[in-house]
Amino acid sequence: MPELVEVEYYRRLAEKAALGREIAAVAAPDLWYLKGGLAPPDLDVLIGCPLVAARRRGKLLLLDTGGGPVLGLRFGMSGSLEVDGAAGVDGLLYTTDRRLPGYCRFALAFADGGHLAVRDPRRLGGVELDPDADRLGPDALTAGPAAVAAALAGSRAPLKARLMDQARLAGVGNLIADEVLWRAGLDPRRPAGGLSPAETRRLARHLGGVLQDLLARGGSHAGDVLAERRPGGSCPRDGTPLQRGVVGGRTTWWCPRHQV
DNA sequence: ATTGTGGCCTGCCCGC
DNA sequence: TGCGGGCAGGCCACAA
Repeated sequence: MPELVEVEYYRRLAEKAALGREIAAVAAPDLWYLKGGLAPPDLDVLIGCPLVAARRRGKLLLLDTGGGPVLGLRFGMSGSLEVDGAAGVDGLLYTTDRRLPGYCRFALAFADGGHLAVRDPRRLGGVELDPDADRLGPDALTAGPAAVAAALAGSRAPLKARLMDQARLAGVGNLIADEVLWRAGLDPRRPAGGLSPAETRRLARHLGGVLQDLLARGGSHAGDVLAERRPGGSCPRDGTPLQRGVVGGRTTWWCPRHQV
């Protein structure tokens, strides 16, 4: 599913293939997909505007237009971005590989004849104009130890829940959270504010390491622990059977031996 | 304010 | 063989 890593690939695709192109038409075949009170006629303001920048904050993709609003794209767990029919990511988890025309939830047609499209079988993503990106915390990819410490400070919520709180730290989803905590050797159920300074630094270091690794390896599905994230799976580090539970409302797998 | 829960949505997979 | 239920999770509304 798209977490920060996949959305970063989408951003790079848009940056490489869509910038400078003028929007000639907007297709919004799924009204459910329009968020923030957006209605199809509102999208007409995009027509005639070029795309001038592709930014990302957490899992939110922001496409700047010249003279028009910012186009905000969210991908839920099954959304993907395509430019001129080429997908930004292949092989998303928890969705289908089929690419039916009906999965197209939103599209820009460019004046040069090409197009940018959002495909989302499960319809959990959405499109917004001028989204309030400041509702999100600092981006996890560039968050240093101080930012991680600030995101956790004073909280009695489970560590994992706080890591995935997009208002505190933007971009970490369920799979990345499990991978980071596994590498850092931290129990996901621990109170977020209860980490020692050394543990917080370790967590921040592994957060950066995991994101860099996953970007290099091709996606959030490429974590070390992911292959064992299944019934009967065992810890890749010490062989202990992984424990499964629900933490922060999400299915969570962790090593009961070295994650303490 | 903080934290927890349930629902949205669809496709897949299991067991009957 | 078909069918129903459970599950996946990003995000939001709502409750305590």
